[in-house]
Amino acid sequence: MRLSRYFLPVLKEDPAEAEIISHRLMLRAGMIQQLSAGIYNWLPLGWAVLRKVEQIVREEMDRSGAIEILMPTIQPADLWIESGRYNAYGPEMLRIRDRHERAMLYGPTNEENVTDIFRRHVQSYRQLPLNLYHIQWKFRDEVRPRFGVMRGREFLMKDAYSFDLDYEGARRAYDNMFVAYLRTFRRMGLTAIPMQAESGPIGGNMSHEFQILASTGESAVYYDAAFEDIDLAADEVDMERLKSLYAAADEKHDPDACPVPAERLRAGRGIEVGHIFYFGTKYSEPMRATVAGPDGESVPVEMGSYGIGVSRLVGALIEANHDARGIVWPDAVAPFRVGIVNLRHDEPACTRLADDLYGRLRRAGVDVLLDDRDERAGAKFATMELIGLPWQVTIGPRGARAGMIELKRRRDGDMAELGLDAAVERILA
RNA sequence: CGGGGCGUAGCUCAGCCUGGUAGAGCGCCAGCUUUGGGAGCUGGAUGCCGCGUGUUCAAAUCACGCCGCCCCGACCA
Repeated sequence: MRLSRYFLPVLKEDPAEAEIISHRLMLRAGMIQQLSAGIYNWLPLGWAVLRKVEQIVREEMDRSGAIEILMPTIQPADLWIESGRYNAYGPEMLRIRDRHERAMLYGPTNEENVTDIFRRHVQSYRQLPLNLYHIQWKFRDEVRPRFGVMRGREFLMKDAYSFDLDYEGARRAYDNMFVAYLRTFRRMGLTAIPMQAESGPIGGNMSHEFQILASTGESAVYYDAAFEDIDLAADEVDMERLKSLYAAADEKHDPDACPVPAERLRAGRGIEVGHIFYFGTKYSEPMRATVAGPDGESVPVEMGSYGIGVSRLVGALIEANHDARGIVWPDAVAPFRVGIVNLRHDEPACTRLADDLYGRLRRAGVDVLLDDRDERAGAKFATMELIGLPWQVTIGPRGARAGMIELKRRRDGDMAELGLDAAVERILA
């Protein structure tokens, strides 16, 4: 992409409305724009990141054996009356009426909807286990939306739903998601700490929330250092060990009673980005989602649900990856892998070199942003630092005559003066 | 939902107390100069001063009502 033809409305000053760092940086980097309280437009740069995050979530869900579907944002109230949640959910649910005065709602979650899909198509235990997920916009009418996309009213969520014949099966499904979540966050360069949690309005009696570590996180967490080097590559992850590792929120952590030896105890701050629940037959019973077991008897299915706040993750990623000059994207989610700054677009030697590198990287399948604007060096550097692409290439008259460019890593500022071949090679490595 | 605050140019904000022709910086447009860390000079465009009602000869400014947004607390992917 050529920046002169892109849509990247960066702001020089912090907007007054933004308090936390990720919100300020997302607004300044032209990623999002607020439309209403807790409701945002995703501009090209933000949308690019959101899609990368979404894709990683999707790939890890697929890898876990879950199957993607897409349920609508708008649901009929009937299903919620059937499950008993229509009245239970409260004012967080946006209730609407269609032209025929039928009660509808903008889905805050999809247990009812997916249970309805299940019961209409699955009758036998032989079709189990089953895990259906989708990635769809949700709406929860929060009393106080804040912190940009971290706590919006409209947000993109991945929600998966598992169906099993019995508790043992449900337990395996739960553990399977547990590992998938750790893999998902690690792929984004984040350390996630799973913590036992209250199950809240979703219901059920087994629940973990996943907090990713960031110095600006909203809650203090204490955890066993072993979380930082769990082997997630193995096909069979040791669940017993994993679930026995210590992790506790501030209010539950008792330094005197803590089972972790001091040298292995870590303290950090966390942001909740995922939550998994086992809730058994809470929905399958009232909604009569049953299957025939091996003995021919009809039993309600055992269910669980598993959420990841995809849009929240974009904010959380920035909270965990920024410095004084701007965002520092992890490679896996960066909107572009490389940013090329052509300092002198009116200097043929510079422009030739910039265009050459741009073309070669694109042909190699690399997302690259070329700053070909008629701006001064300072403005271009400031923009590049702000949007935080992993690799920055600077092309100026000093090196261009000798065919040399400067390649800099955003994360640590490591800089090298290289020829084109060497630069391409290093970026592709 | 309790408490606090803010709505004035695209952005950041001054002006309001004490009513009298709507301002600054940045940004934007044109020209000239400049060109390795958010340039300089000259000229220019840009506003239902959140909305409504009232008071007044006169309202961005005072009063009342409404709407929107932000922050702190209690709750959540």
